Amino acid sequence: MTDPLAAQLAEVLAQAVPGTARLGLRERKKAAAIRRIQEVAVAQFEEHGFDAVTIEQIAEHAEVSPSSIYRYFGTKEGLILHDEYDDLVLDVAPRLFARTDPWTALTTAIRLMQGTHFVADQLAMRRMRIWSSTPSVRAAGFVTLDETAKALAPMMHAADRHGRSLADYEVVAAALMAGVFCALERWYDDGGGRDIADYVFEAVEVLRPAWAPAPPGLPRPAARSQPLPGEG
Amino acid sequence: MTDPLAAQLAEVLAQAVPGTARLGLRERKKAAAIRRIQEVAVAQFEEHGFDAVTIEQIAEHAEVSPSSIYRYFGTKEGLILHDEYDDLVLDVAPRLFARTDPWTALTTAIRLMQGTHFVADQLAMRRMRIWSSTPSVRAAGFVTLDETAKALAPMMHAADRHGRSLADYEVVAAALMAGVFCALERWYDDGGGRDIADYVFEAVEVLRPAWAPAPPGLPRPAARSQPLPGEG
DNA sequence: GGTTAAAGTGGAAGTGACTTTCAGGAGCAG
DNA sequence: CTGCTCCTGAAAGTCACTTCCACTTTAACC
Repeated sequence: MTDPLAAQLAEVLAQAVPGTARLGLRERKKAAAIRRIQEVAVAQFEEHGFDAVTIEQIAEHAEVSPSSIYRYFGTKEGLILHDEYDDLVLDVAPRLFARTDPWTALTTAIRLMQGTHFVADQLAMRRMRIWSSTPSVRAAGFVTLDETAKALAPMMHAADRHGRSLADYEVVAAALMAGVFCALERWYDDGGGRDIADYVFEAVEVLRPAWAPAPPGLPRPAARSQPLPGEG
Repeated sequence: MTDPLAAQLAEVLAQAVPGTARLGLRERKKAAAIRRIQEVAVAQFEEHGFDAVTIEQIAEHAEVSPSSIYRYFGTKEGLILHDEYDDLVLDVAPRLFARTDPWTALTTAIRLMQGTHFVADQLAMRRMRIWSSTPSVRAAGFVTLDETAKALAPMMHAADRHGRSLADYEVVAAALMAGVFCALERWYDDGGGRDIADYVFEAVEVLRPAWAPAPPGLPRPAARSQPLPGEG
């Protein structure tokens, strides 16, 4: 978090969503409605279970029409998967990958998310819990992971220094996203005690050999330097 | 395909499904209905598109009731994802992984599938095409890949010789399945000309360094020995 | 400040996947 | 042949999701 790029990006991330800059009344009301709906939905899902809650109930509690929910979120699963930071990350990621090697870019991104997004008791964490425990949300989530992998592959390929094909990076990106989700899931299974980013770091570390030799001068991530209990 | 284990397993695979051994009339009719329904469904999907075909239409063409389709396949996506070899593979896989190192087991399994299952113009190939091109089927397919990875991880961990944790193998297995699907997709995108198993071999090869060092004495897979056109 | 254009919201009607329940019929054992 | 079990088909119902239109609110322009 000490390098200038990370600091710059952290600044961008921090100011981006909460203030919603200066927008028209229309867009502010819309953004407020989206947040309100998602919060209501998560609360309802936590209380009664995903399948037992209907869109109509959520619409009623959030004081909007069912039509609006579908307009904003597309599907019921979208209520969990929608992330207000997504657009921002999609905007920032290419810059990150363009300036440093893929591995540093990835770990930097994870650390940034760790500071701003993956904060305990935040909505993101509650959503993640429902995500990994609800079959239909999992299914929809895999699609978004797949899309993310498809967006990631060309970025990694562009930053390639080993002469590998795009096809190779597609495999690597898909594997990476699968590993990341696997980490999130294990975080959930372990009860959410340890920091979620630790799990992600570990997963990325496992897959790194498939991808690039260990960069000699770079600082190693925190994950492997603090051995886990029960890990041989 | 020359080692005795592979030969033995190939034999098991070959005789397992087509004959359906000696079963009661009830079970044979059921199996026949399942095959008939799936064939009808695939044909209808190919002709009109997945979303444009209703379960009722399929039921009508296959001369069964819609109830039966849901009984057999669970969901509409199940009509594509259901595979009559699945139970068999689930039965054979543990034996395969128990006897050889994970990498040999995996490549052997792929070769066996290549000979019996992934044959052009066979139903499996047509299903794969619909699978990778239909969003809702893709979503459901990711869930089955995830389940497969979850079943694979303990097998690999049991055969582990590097002292790695189960958590590590969960990541590896998830990555592996993601890579395999990525390969299937690329096969589809490339028009299905080259052998599908080649793509799978390549993907597995990319991920192998994350998983185990190259075994010194083993024959290398066919994939890397025949370079691709347009690949640096 | 009033008028026009644009954008968004709510409501209603409809489709189809999926579930549950139940009655009747086909295979199986004695 | 007879009771028993298993399976299928039919029907009714729920709910996610779509489409379309009337209406309101916000923005832009004169």
